[in-house]
Amino acid sequence: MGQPNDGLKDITIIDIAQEAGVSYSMVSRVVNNKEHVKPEKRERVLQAMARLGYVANQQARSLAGGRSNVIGLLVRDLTTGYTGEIIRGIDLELTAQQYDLMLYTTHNRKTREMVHVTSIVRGLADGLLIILPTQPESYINTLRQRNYPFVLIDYQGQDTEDLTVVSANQQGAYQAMQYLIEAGHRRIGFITGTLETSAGTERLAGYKVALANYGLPIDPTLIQGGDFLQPSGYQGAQKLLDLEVPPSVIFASNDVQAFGVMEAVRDRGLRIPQDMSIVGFDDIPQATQVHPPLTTIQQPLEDMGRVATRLLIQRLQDPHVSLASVVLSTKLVIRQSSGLFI
Amino acid sequence: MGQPNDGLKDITIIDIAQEAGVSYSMVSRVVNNKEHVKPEKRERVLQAMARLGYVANQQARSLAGGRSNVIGLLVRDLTTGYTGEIIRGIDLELTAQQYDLMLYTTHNRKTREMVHVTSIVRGLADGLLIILPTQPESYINTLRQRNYPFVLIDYQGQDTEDLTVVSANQQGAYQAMQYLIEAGHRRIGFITGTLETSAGTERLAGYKVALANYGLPIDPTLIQGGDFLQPSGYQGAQKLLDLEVPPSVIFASNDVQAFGVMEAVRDRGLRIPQDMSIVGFDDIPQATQVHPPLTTIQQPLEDMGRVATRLLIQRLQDPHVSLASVVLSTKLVIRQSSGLFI
DNA sequence: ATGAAAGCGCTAACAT
DNA sequence: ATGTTAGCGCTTTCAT
Repeated sequence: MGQPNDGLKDITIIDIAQEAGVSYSMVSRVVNNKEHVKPEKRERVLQAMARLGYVANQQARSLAGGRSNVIGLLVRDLTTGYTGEIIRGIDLELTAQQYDLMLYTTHNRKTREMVHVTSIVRGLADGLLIILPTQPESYINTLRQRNYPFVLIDYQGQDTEDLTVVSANQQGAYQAMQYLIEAGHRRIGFITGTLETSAGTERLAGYKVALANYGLPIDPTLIQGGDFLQPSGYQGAQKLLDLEVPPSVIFASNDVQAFGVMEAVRDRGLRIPQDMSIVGFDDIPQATQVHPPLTTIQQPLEDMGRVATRLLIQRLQDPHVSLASVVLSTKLVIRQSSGLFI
Repeated sequence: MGQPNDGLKDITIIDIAQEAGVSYSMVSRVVNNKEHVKPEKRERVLQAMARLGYVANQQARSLAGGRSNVIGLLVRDLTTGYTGEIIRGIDLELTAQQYDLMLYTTHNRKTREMVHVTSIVRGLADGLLIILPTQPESYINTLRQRNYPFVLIDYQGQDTEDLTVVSANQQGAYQAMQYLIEAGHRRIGFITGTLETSAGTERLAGYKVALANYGLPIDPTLIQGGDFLQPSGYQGAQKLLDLEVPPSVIFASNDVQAFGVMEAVRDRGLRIPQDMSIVGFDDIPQATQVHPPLTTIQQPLEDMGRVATRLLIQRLQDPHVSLASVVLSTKLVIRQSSGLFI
């Protein structure tokens, strides 16, 4: 009878085989839930595994079998809570499916994306989740050519073959605009996100379409360029406030940018929302932490992570199954940073 | 002459060996920068690698050699920016050293920590970084027994053998108290963090020691229990505001908790800082996003990540080198959420 | 249903 | 300095 693992030696299937008195390929079958195992032997093996504290060696598994049960996650940054929320969803699904998560961070340096992708593809991950990339076309081509499984989160590329999970960015922006226009606002300032991302362009499109539909002019001076980051919100807001006739509300392309807008508005001694309404996009956790709490368009971030992960795993398990991209709906959340304009 | 990789077949060292006309152990030597390779051959191999686009198979490497060049990161949660900042530091160091990062998230469910650790130890990571764990003693014992390399971030356990990177929690809290007392505050409310963490107990200790040193009484009604999360800040603040003589300032055990305090204070119609000063701890990115910006004790989060990673890698490269735990200093950052009490 | 055996791609110990 | 070879722990194919 073997001894429980004393922590000094790794238990392999060979140890289990000895302990259970079977061949080690039998153990492999049990571990992988394959058929052709007599229930009684299966039981013996299972008990031996429990007794000795067997944990499979993933590297050996993937070397031999070609799967690693690891999926990679390529993100820009983890400091805003946006990615964190998505990861919560990913994680939930991954744990349920017994996958591990490899994290690759680019920290906004574009060249690093390519480097990462190269090593990922060859490396330890069976598939890849990509959150809000900037111009991913270059390396996504590599992935496509190699037929490497990946899912894009919050990015809608040109290629309709790609698996993507996005939220309804344009409709979301439209919703916000609808609310603002019906609240009496006529001059609505907008600060764009990175226009290299589909989230950026679509939110801008929602802004423009809404104006058009309501018969309002599109005034280019009311549209300031930005990059989804806080400083761009601050600067964009400053320019809007410098206009001869400033807008009565500023719609930022995401929440983080909206925080920059809040700062700029306050620095001018204006009150929110009495003097200036502010609207964001995303509904990250901070949106309720700031004061006044931010009116914003809620993206179902956790769901996006979860759905994307499920898609990827399905693709992994059956490469031939036909899968569709998913668009999740957004929701207007009215808080105290916005009000009527009379 | 071989062809550049067309994406259909993985290039192995055997392909490189053929291409360069050497044995494949020669290739391994070049890849691993070992000695006993004639410069001219090294050059030939390097060129063949570039030509064919060779990327090493990590799994095979670690199976054969015992190292995976992956380090694991065990965290609770990624939604507050706190962890994100630390990861930025980890990442910086890791990339420089050619390591990959495996992410394990517990989402505050304690049982998951143990599960993760078991598979990590056996699994794909050479070492483990652990951020702010709750009562890690159980599974840390497993790690110690196995002599598995790990570094604790923001947790100071009992065992002085462990490698840890913390900031000066007690001194930080003391600094804040000093500032508050010298600003005229006499009744200072405190909301504790999880007292199962050293960060929690040390910050409380700093509070108490400061009071004692300044000859102020320790009033138990001014100390509310909390858990580092926002709701506990809200609730703690409510209790403090309900006192017959409420404090003039509330010192929260971290920034997130302080946001909850802000909320509660506002809900009573009190102004910050005129009616109530608020101080946090950590200086996460959100501390400047809220209004008024939060006075807090800054932890060098990115540095903590970087230092911890460096420690771990040193330990990995030379298991016998003697390494010391590191305490990084904190800094008081005075913003607009706190003021004089006259 | 079960066992034996051939790799997976690589490192490292051993020859030469 | 270079080549040969034996595993690392496992999956999978092929016998039986």
